[in-house]
Amino acid sequence: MVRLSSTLGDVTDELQQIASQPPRERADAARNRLRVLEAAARLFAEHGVERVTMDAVAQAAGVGKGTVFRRFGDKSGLALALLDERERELQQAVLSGEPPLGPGAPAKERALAFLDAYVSYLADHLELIRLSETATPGARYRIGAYRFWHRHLAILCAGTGDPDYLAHALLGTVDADLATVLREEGYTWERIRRGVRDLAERVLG
Amino acid sequence: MVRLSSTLGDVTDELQQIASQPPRERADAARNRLRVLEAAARLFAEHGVERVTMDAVAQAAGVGKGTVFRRFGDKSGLALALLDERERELQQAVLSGEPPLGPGAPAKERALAFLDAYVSYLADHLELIRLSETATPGARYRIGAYRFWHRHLAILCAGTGDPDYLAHALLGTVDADLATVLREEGYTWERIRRGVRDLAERVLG
DNA sequence: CCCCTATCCGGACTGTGGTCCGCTTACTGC
DNA sequence: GCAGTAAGCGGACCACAGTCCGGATAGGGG
Repeated sequence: MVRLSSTLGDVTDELQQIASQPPRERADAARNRLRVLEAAARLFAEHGVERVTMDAVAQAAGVGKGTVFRRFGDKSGLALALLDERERELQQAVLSGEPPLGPGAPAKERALAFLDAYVSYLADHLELIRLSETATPGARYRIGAYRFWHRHLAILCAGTGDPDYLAHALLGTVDADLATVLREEGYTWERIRRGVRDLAERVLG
Repeated sequence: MVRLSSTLGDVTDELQQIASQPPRERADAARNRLRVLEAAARLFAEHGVERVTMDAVAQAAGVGKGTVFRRFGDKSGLALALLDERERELQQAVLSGEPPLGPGAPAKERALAFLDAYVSYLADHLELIRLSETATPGARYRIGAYRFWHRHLAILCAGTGDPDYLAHALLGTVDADLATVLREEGYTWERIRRGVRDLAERVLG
């Protein structure tokens, strides 16, 4: 829809847009959001991510189930919200941290450093990451964070075959579901870390 | 439980064991199994795998829901049963077919041929394979077929870093969920095929 | 031909993720 | 303060995967 020269309307719209960028969260909403996150974190830590139902989270938070779903969309959204902070840290480190993770190092070094950092992230939050990626088929690839990592790697792979595909394939090595199985089979995190690095080195070699 | 020298009993047991190796399937059971497979194949083709419920399959087959689940375990089991034939074909080709897929060719060639054949398999049955792999978290890695492919690749990777890990990582490039997303993003099967091959060549190089 | 039982059937039932909508309440402008 | 209203609430409700068990039956033994 294109509107022409309705000056007053345009100005009002613009001001509204600038003034209320995030349309402001109501106090009760903010309180409930925190309650839910807190309850979810506690229950997940206590009983393991898989064995906690959304009803249980809602009840523990003292809110209705509808509130949890309205706020977080679905179970993977809740996991994502809990991961948000750590995820931002990693993204920040990649965007403007020290080399080799941040800008400044050669592309291959940066890619290896990123994958290494990601393995650590995975090791620290495996259950939550897995939940966020496997709640629904294809969830992993729709998450904003995945797109971010993918773009980052694709840029670092520039000049190597099909960078877009390669970035997907490299991210495949740090799939939470695969990592879970490897751990169950007795792999140490160090073995996984070496495997990822070794493969990435060959691919980017 | 150990039984000593109750000769009659032992002989009877042995005979029973030998005579009825597969304890024989009752006629009604066989009929219903075929009905269910037929109905599932039709509905899946007609409406797409995702949009067909197990109730619908049961109803279309004219049997109760319990029958479907008793026979196939769960939804991914049903998908697996439908894939069974094609899967066996590929396994047979790998075990005793012509080189480079079958025995006789150099390990690297065989691995590349296998991945190439698998991409074709994926292209032909993407929806079903995806269903069999994503019905439940970790499903992919528990399927007998995955173990088979994994062992095959691991053996072919012998002498290259961590063969067991590498085999998992290579299979990650032909993950049905990833392939689905790539297709949605506009990748042709040829592009995926080239990407898989290129990566595998670098890794096994 | 009939009986006996291991096998199988089927649909009512459960648990869980996710939706919906009438009611409530926090904020806004007066 | 107060009224109007949009944002938010919450629990009843739905869909679907998967379970269970009382009843039916195929098929072998007599």
